[in-house]
Amino acid sequence: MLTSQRKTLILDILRRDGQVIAKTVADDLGLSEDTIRRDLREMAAEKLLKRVHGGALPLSPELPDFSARQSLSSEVKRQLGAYAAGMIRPGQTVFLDGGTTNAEMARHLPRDFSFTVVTHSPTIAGELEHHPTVEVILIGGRLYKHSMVATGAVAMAAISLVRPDIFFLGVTAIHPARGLSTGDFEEAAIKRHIAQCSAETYVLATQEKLDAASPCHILPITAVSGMIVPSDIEEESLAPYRRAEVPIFAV
Amino acid sequence: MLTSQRKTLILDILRRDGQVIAKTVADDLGLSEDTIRRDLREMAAEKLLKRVHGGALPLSPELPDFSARQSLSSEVKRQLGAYAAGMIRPGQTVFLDGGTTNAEMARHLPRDFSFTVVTHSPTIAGELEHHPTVEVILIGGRLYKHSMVATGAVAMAAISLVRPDIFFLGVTAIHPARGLSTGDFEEAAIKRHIAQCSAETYVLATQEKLDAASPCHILPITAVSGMIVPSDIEEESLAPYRRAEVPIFAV
DNA sequence: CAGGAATTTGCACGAAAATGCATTAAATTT
DNA sequence: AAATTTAATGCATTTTCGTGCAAATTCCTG
Repeated sequence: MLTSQRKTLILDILRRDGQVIAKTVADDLGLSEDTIRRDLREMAAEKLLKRVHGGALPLSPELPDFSARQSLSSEVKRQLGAYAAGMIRPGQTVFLDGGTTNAEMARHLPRDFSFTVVTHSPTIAGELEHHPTVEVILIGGRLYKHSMVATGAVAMAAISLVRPDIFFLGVTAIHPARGLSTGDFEEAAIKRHIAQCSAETYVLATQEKLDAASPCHILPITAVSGMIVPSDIEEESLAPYRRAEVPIFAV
Repeated sequence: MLTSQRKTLILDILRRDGQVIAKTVADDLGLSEDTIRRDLREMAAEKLLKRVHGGALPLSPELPDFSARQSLSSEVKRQLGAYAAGMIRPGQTVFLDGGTTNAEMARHLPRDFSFTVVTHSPTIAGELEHHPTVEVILIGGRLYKHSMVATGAVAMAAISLVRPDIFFLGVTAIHPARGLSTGDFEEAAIKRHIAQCSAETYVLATQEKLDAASPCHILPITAVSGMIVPSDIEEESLAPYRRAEVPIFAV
């Protein structure tokens, strides 16, 4: 990646998120923080951004946009997404489910090596338009507009043709006994099928999804290779999952 | 390989990838980096590209990048899109190609009756997320990120399964003798295939696309059921198309 | 056709740029 | 106030750049 491209990317992130965290960018790009800090310093000298401790901010803080985005994707989801993105290894094929948490993950995918993303969500695919190294495989089918994912027989058949290394599953509810569930029957079937095609399945869950159940069962809790949850969840809530021997990654 | 050919190739790479790495090109062509660097230096002097450490970038940093183009989608495109959207009848199945003009069309689809949209563009699909009545069929495949459409054998096969009433074709160039063309070979093949599966094909064209030709041929001009063009184009420019007996809708 | 001029290409070498590491300083948190 | 995080500076290493130069090729001219 060329230096000037990196600086452009930093400006893009600044416009998109309303902030730049030096450490985050360095991790995403696989470069040292020194390099990013140097970039920020130079760009601050060029009056392209405002250098602050920890990163940088836009010169003229666009308050409405920033606050709007922050409410859309909470800081918690961003952290979960960034952590999950860090689990990807060069050359792997990962399946990204739809949903806001996975969209956040798509924004933090590593940019310093090549891998393949399979998704049945046009929204996720759209997030990856400017990603420099990822190859995107789009699963087609009848679009279920409520959650914006392709469904139906065509989608099932297309999914059967891939063998992802990791499936990042999005759900609406997780329960120790009742497993993973979601609101739509068709969607549940698709998710189950993706999990069956994938070597590993990880589920990202924010606090409010834990110990809840939705109408349509996807998989038992023991079917996942791991749960990625916020670190501020009390150990007590996690105990039932630990008893089920589900590896838990507290971020 | 002649020097001028090499320079043309460098410009091609620049258009295709949005960047040129001196070392990569030198390796690919089996030449020394010095030679490529010299080329880049000279082309920068001719204002054909922007020289940066490590290679070169397009002059206007965000060249015809898709999302950028989308933001400056002109009033003309909006009108073309709205008119084309008005051609849809209840119950029909229409295929929407990718591209900015069709994205504009997606924003103006009728909302007072039901119909089906088929598309291989996740961007178009995303536009339809909140549309109340449309049914969306997403065509999957390997995502060609430059223009954000699904391509490849999987996409071809999926397209074969639908029989759209109308295909709204997006192109980069239209020429009376050289027909419809676009910049990418794979894309051209996909577009051709969609047209062959569809009962009718309409092409939306702004002024600057007329009487131009791009590298990859899609279809002869006689293969379209109609052209939708801005009304302020002089009759003179349209004459060759009228002679080819292509119905013209001036909006 | 001969011979000189111009162009092209690769190589060498010093300069500049980019990057990471270590160390010290500053800021922030606890 | 101590501990942790983040910055800045200097330094070393690697990569890339530009220039001069020579060999090879092509072009031009008489």
